[in-house]
Amino acid sequence: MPASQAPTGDNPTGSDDRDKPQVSLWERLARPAPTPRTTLTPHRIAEAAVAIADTEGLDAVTMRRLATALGVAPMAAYRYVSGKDELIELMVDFAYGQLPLDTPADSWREAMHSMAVHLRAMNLAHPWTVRAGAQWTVRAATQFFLSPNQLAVPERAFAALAESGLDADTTMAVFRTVSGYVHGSVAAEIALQTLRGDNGWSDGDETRAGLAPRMSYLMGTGRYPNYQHYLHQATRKDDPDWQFETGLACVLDGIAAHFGI
Amino acid sequence: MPASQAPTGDNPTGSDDRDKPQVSLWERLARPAPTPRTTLTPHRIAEAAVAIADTEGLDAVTMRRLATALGVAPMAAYRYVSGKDELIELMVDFAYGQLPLDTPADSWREAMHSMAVHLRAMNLAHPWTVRAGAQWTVRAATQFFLSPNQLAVPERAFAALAESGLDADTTMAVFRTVSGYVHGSVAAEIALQTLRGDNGWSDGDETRAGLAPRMSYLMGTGRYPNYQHYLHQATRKDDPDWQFETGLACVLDGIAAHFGI
DNA sequence: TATCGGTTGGATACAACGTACACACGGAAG
DNA sequence: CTTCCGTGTGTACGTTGTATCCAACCGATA
Repeated sequence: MPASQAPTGDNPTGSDDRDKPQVSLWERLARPAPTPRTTLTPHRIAEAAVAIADTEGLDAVTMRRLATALGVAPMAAYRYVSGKDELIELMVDFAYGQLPLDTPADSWREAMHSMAVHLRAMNLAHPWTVRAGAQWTVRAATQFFLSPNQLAVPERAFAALAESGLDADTTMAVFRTVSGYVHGSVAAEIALQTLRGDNGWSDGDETRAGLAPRMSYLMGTGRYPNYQHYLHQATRKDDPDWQFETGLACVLDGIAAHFGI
Repeated sequence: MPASQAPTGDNPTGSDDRDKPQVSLWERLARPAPTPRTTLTPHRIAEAAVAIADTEGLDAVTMRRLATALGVAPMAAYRYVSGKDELIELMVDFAYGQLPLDTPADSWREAMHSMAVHLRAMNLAHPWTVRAGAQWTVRAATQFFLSPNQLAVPERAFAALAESGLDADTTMAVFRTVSGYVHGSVAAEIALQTLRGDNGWSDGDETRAGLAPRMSYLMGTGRYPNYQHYLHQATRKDDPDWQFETGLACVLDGIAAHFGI
């Protein structure tokens, strides 16, 4: 490894990887464990953590809770992940691993639409992925797609866009635009979904009823006449599928028009 | 203020708002303090917290650190905010309050473009707003625009869209699409910016150099040929302004085409 | 079979966090 | 002057992530 010189030198006593492990989570995990002790494994850790996050929310994923679920001591998982950052990274990659690999598409538009729909479905199935990307930005970095299963997303997108004959910058712009829209709109959708779930509101009317005391004050200020009017007039407020697909259609129409494909 | 009746009555002993305050942060803060003790005020609290978040990051905003900055005891701010959730809510609204109020626009497209640009600028100036919305989803709820200054964003957008003659659902879809794209793409931009800042990487080349050990393993697996190819070919990788504007142009083009406006 | 080195999981401990609770101060009202 | 209530203080508790040391275990070797 002649590439980068070690910045800080090595330390004599304890752990070597002080500042940064330098070798990433995925590279380290790829080398087979010299002694295959089957009790704990990265896959089992990720699986258990994801199960907790799916059922009890991301806040319930503490190192102790995870250890209890795995039937081991609180510090056991630290043999596989350097800290909670890497645990989140593992979880996010696990979630992205559930995306379908084969999405045959006849056109770039169909491929982008499929990618968007599947990303949304995955995010809705694991709502914590949106939070995770924002909370542990440095390592997890959902937006970067820097883990194996996350990288597979732009890889497939670029492959599908290749036949359109766009240059590299435009290709990446298309991907970024679509994934940006998906990420933003799904984040909003999940925020509303989480708000409902935390307060036990089942449908839209119940949500508006629960939000009423908050809203009535704000609307009473008279600062938001247009907002109030449109909110009253709208009939598809509670149709997130329509909202997502409508916006996505706009985005894809715009890409087609803007780049002439 | 005869507007809304008090839901829970008044409290005899200590704090009555056990389960939910029922009266929102904004309504509570609007009633003038009976005894104007000038040492602490919601605005001062928000200002100090935002200053800490801007300079040292959102993680540095702890109740103790905030109290130190304000020159008061750790628990002092709890007289104004019920917990850290509401502190974040206060901070986010403070940041949205810096958005320009007057954005004269000759067309809906110009108005939407202006909104997008200003939202991005505000988010880049206060990168923690993106995290805050995801982390404290229940109350802060950046995506909901449920605080005074946040609500002003859709209010202005709806006002600008009114002349286009779209129905309520379509108007809201347009707003949601644009704000969704902005939120998603800015989140990605900020994630990259944060990654750079935390590692002290100044430009794009330095970032790629720092990411090299991580990337070289992933690329070495041979699973991402298209990704590798396009990343190598692209020349505007380090031009976030171009990326944002290009995607935004697509979104606005798509809205115009899809709804015929 | 007995020994050994490296890996795995356990036990303990600590600093920092959010925040509940009871108290002290100080101006306004009577 | 007395009373009262809103405001800031002090103390303390439970929970979190995780550093550190230690014991148990595996397969290979002698």
